[in-house]
Amino acid sequence: MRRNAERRQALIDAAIEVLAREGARGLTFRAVDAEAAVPPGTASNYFANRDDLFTQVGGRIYERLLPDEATIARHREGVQDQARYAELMHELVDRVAAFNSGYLALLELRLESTRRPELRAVLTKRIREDIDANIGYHAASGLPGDSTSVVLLYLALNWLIVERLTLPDIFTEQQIHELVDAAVRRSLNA
Amino acid sequence: MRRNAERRQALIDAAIEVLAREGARGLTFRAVDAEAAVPPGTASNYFANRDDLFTQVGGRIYERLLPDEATIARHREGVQDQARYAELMHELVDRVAAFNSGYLALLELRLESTRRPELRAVLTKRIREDIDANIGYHAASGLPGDSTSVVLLYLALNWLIVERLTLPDIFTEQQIHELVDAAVRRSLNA
DNA sequence: AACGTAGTACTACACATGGAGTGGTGTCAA
DNA sequence: TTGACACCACTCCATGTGTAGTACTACGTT
Repeated sequence: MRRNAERRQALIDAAIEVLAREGARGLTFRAVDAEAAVPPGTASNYFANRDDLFTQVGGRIYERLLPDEATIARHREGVQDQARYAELMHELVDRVAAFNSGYLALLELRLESTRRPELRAVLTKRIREDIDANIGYHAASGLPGDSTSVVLLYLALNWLIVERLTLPDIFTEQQIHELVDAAVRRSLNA
Repeated sequence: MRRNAERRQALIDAAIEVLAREGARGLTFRAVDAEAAVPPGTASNYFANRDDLFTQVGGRIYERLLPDEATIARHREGVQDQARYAELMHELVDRVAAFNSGYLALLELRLESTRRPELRAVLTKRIREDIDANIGYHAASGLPGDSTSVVLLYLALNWLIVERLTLPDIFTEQQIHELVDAAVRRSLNA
């Protein structure tokens, strides 16, 4: 098992792209090698087996989907009103759109996790942390609404993103924008 | 190309199970043959190629996810109040749970549709019809709320189902029940 | 400065698997 | 008798795993 951390990360990032493009079953060592442009056999040296590969990708993907430190810091400044919250949600949706393959890969991982208990455990942990963080953020901001509001918003936005990524002709960009606004407004004004 | 309609349907239903269990890439003629317990090579005779198979599954899956005539008729009777609407949504969520593999297969199809334009067209058509039907149903019922309410509810419930199917430890059954109630209540009281 | 060593990159191969497509034979019913 | 379909067998091909072995590079030692 090789230890070169940069290379491992490059392989995992390549795996994310493969996942999004080829699906879970297409995530093979060879495909990862090809995507990362390293010689065939390299991935074999970095992951014990495919299960290990899935688990490591599951551990990393959330890091790449969450906003970076600077963005978080920026959002902690200024007034915390509903407009600001909506802005944050729009940014979330846009960020996902900009890292399209990351979100698709996460969906593939979710589906794959019905077959791989280890992967399911990793994803469950990450996602629960994310939801709790969102609830905490909302509570600290002093905005109206309760934790149910936050969860409902989480649900609606996630599917909105799925809809946009998988069947982009269902809603127009304009409709998506309005739906985000509506979701924030109605969730918080419960 | 064979024409036996019953056999074709049996093959498509088998394909749905394969999709849910093995993923999109695992949907092969041979796997369908095995699942339907017919001799190898049969699926080859019923579908021109894999693309055709995907498209036909996409056309059929929605028929199996929607409520049957009797259920629809039953729901058209009696008072159309918010409690009744919530009941309908609970039934939707339960129906999906009872046909687990169907919903998972639909998710696989959505992901696969990012690679198959024909499939995307079929799914887009079906889903748009479904959303429009939901909006129409709501409007006819005379319940409070507008079309945005219906769409937001659609979004939230869909992801709730995804969450339950893929990572069942995120929310308890109790929480899911409450979230359905909350989603209906808050959507309609906009 | 020469040497040795360890870790890693890279290459090659043996082995196995799985699936597509097709041609052909058997069977049944109109 | 004929046509459609179920069933079977076989060829060809593509892909992937796991591993053994070679080449390179950096670094520490004397």
